[in-house]
This record gives sequence, structure tokens and C-alpha cells, in this order.
Amino acid sequence: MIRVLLADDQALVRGAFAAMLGLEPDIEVVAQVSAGDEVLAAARRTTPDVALLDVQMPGLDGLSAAVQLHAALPSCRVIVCTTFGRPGYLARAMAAGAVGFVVKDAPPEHLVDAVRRAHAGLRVVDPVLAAESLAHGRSPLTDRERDVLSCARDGGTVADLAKALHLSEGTVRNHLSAAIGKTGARTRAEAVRVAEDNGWL
Amino acid sequence: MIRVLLADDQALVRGAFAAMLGLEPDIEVVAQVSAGDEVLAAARRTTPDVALLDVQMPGLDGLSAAVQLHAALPSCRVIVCTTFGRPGYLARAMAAGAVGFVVKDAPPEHLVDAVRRAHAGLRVVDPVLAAESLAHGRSPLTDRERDVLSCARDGGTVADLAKALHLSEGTVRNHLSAAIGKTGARTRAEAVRVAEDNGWL
DNA sequence: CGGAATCCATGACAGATGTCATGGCGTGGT
DNA sequence: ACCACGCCATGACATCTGTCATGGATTCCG
Repeated sequence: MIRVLLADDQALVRGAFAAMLGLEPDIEVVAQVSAGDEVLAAARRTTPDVALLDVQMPGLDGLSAAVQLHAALPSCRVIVCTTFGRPGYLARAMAAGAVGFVVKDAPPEHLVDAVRRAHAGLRVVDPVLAAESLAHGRSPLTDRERDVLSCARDGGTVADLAKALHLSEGTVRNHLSAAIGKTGARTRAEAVRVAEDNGWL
Repeated sequence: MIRVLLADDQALVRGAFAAMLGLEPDIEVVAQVSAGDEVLAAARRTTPDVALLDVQMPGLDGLSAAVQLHAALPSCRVIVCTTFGRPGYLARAMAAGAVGFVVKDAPPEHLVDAVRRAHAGLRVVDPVLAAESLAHGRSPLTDRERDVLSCARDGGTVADLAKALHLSEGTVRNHLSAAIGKTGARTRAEAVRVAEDNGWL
């Protein structure tokens, strides 16, 4: 019996996954949580063999939850599952100690397959995404550029960013300019979009 | 037996929904499609009692697919299902002829409930979302303002928008300014975000 | 019809934005 | 030690953006 922990903020999706995995004779869902900061406690309580974590969750990010979980219960294999096949997520998931990465576009059999393979100690990675990840490479943005850009996500003015980051307005503009150049964009909004799509934030 | 058609672009989610619904003794999934423009053909072929459509789909929008389906097979009840509980979506789904609206945050039982109720001729609407929808009201944006704002989504410059919409730059700026005012934003990017969150695009 | 209201369109102007040149600081190689 | 390199920080300047005042077109009443 493979004991599985599910973490996904969308209750409907989580329930459906549980139903699907429950159909398999060798898989048992032993815990379900809806937020990243509930993962560790639930895992300690139920000692699952495999944890299936969504990236998008309230409270604690799925990737951060993976770090916690991997540190506290190394025997528990972590699979990261996400809606968006952004190349950067894959690299960050692997860095976080995950052994598998599944996008929600994949056919359903992939998920049960992934659970079984992870349990067997294998790595599970979508080959298309892996290729794309290597092609795009790591983020070309520097730390500050990423900071500034992710603060600019919700559309604030330069003055707002400067106040939030304790920088001069000129500095903020410079970082934005650099980010715009590196992303091949012509506007800060476009740069935000590109960076988001590549998982660089 | 309630015959159900599933439309969702995320194969994993779609398969999981099918597994969950398949567990119910009175429900049968007779068709699964991954794009909006496949809905009509599949429905004609399988004559489902209930169609469960995701809003986000490639090809044809789930809401547009609902319009088509409702016009061609009025006997097929349509339930719209979406990740984002944006108030505007609810109104648009109802206008598109849907009888139900379910967000993916809802508990799993809601979905099977919704299918049964829709089949029984009842309307199914998340009460929280309905209240919010009434509170926010209909979009305050005029047609051109919506056009301009949705073109501005990907971060192009004013000149780009003007060229795309065959307008003067000044006109574009004016529409943007109006949209910014009506959304309570201070930047065009912020306005885009607010309008998206309310389903006004 | 007259008037009010609404939307669309446009140009002028103040203010915000993006680009550039400059300099300080830390790291790593020679 | 010295230099080269990359990142961070800043101010000046041209350009773009958002606001405002204005006018034309359409619709909806009394």
C-alpha cells in the first residue's frame, strides 16, 4: 500500500484526485490539506510515503512546503504538481528536494504512474518541460531585478516600489529598465508577464 | 442514469473529475473533451443530460461554448465550472444559458450535487459568489474601454494599442484614463488587474 | 422638436517612465 | 596588489503616459 498525502487549495480538484487515486488497489490517500502550512503537521501525523503538492496554495507556497517536508521527513517522496508548466518551477521544485514534477495538462495515468515511480525511488519529470527548462535556462534576472519586478506585479507606481524597497526612484527605474531589456520587453508590464510565464519571479 | 459531458483543458483534472463522478451509481460520463470547440460535436454525438464546462479552455471559451450548446441542444443543462470565482463570470455564464455555476474551491460533494440538481431542472449557484456578484454589479466599463483595456493586457504601448484598434493615441489614452478612474486604480496595469479580477474583460 | 445623458474621439499639458552615463562595492582571477 | 567583472545605486534627460477641456454623434425621454 502506497500512502499518499494530497495538498491542493481547490477542494474540488483535491477531492477528484483522491477519488481517482483511491480507485487504484495499491494506493491509499491518508491525508488531505488545503494550505501549504498544514502540510508538515499532516505529514508528521500520517507518515505518508508520497506527498503530492500543488504549487499554488495559500499560506505557504507548495515549493516552500516541499523544502520543509524534505528536511523534516526525508523518507517521504515529494511530487510537485502545478497548473502552469513554467520552466522555472521545475528547477525550483528540484532544488526544493522534490523527486517528481507533474503538470495538470498531463494524461491522468501519468499521475498514478508518478506516484508509483516516486515510491519506487525514481525521478519523474515531464520530458517536454524538462527540455524547455534547459532551453530557457536559469533566470537572467539579478536578485534586485527580481525583487523590483515582483513588487511591480500589482501595478504600483515607481514611487510606491521605491518606498516598499527602501530605494531611490532612480534606482528602481534602473532595475526595471534592466529587467525590461533582459526579458526582451518594451514595457514594465510586458516584462512582468514574460518573467511570470518563465517562472522567474 | 445521468449522462454527463466533461470539458476541461487540464487532462489530469478532467480525468479526476470523471473518476469521481463515475463512483456515483446514477452518473455516467459519456464524453470528455479538452477544448471549447469540441464541445458541440461531442454533445451532438452523445446527447448528454448535463454538460460541465470549464471557463478556461483553448480554442473556444467555455462561456462561448455554453452559448453554442444551449442554442443547439436546449435540453442539455449546462454547468459552468471555473478556478476563479470572479463575480463577472457568474453573470456571463447565466447570460450564456447556464443553469449552474461551480467554483473549484467548493467541496467535492457540491459537484455531484450540482449535476443532480441541474438534471432535475434546478439552478445551482454558489450563494457566496452570487452575493458578491450582486454587490459588485455589472461592469461599469463601456465597450471601447473594455476593448482598450483587454488589448492593454499584454503590456503593449499606447502606440501599439492605437494601431491595433485604429484609433488616435489621444483617444486610447482617454479610454485608459476613464477605465483607470472607474476601477479605482492609479495605473493602467492596476486597472487591468482589477478588471480581470472582476471578470470585466 | 428640444434637451439631457452617454459614449466616442481628439489635442494640449503636467507628471511619470525608461534610458543613459557615472561611480561605489565586493569577488575572483593573475 | 592589481585589474576586470558584475551587481547595486543614483541623477539627468528625452519620451511616454494620464488628466483635462472640448466637440460631434447617438439615444432616450418629456
